Amino acid sequence: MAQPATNVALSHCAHDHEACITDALARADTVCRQQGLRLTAIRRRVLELIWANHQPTKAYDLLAQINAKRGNAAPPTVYRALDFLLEAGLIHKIESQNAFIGCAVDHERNQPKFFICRECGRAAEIQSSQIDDVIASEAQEAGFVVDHQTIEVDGLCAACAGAESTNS
Amino acid sequence: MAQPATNVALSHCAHDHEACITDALARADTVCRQQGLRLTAIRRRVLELIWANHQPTKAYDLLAQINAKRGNAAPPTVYRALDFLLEAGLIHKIESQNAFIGCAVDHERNQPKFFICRECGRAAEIQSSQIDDVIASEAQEAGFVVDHQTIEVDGLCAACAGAESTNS
DNA sequence: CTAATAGCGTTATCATATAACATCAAGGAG
DNA sequence: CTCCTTGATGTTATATGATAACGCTATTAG
Repeated sequence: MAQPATNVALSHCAHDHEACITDALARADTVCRQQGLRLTAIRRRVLELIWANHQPTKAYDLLAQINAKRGNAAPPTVYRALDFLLEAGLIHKIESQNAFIGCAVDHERNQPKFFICRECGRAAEIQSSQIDDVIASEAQEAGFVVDHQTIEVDGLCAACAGAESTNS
Repeated sequence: MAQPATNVALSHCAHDHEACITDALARADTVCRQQGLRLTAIRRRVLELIWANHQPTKAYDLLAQINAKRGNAAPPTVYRALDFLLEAGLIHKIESQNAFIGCAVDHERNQPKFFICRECGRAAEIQSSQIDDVIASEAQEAGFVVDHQTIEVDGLCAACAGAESTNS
């Protein structure tokens, strides 16, 4: 299963998945150029695979996908690329799944947060700053200095919830 | 390091740590009795260790602590106890650390959420329902059916932030 | 008492992640 | 251009986190 998730993605909404990948890579190129970061071949390839999968993807799955065509990269190759991409803000880690997903969001003001569907497996990054605001005020009240947030909401996405109620 | 965290805890606030452990165990006894769950010796011991550590504690650290005195339990022993305690709502998993912490909170209305200090390592469970409310409204708007939340805010607790600004 | 079942011990293995060191490639100083 | 520094990658080994599978034991319902 080299590129298993394309179908999953398309089963949901028929967006132009190719464009969504190339857009993400183009954005990554821009970001890296602006910040003097080197988006090397491996890093670019890992980012591409993450976007192609269109779901939170595990490090060892990425490794397998990289090695599917040719070669036999070792875990550090992937983890180093992931570290770089995380650092650059081009991907996020889904802590509750030990998996990684592409980021298409500007985090000047918002911290990452996700709705994760247990049915289709997809993780939607939500942008609202309301949650951040509430957390900020709660933190302030407690004298806690916020550094980083992990917000992952599991459940059923609208599409899957609809499908389920149709079945029953 | 059999019981390393007691000092850490006391370095912060001189609460009656013994009482806090025995209270937690008493509560656990009650909860289990009420729900027909069996808080066996091992499960009780694991819960006790988690409270004694007073910080998010890793499964293999618990294993080492169990084996410190006598015996040589294997990983499944600890993981089964942890699964039971999670299921019973007596502990939570801190996903960003693969660690476990005791729960002293009623989750009828609130989902678990934590402020985690990067300096002293302690995780404070916060009870406010504001965050839940905001997430609920965001979810509703998106048609997302919430099942479970992972909310972990990393940073500096009031005590450690104070200490740091004093030093500089 | 006895049968059913939940809990536990034990072994092996899978899954996730990193340490450490060798090698290579890109770009600046001379 | 060549040397040299530095950041990136290759490679091997290993640490850390979690579970599968199977058999024995202990609890408890009947």
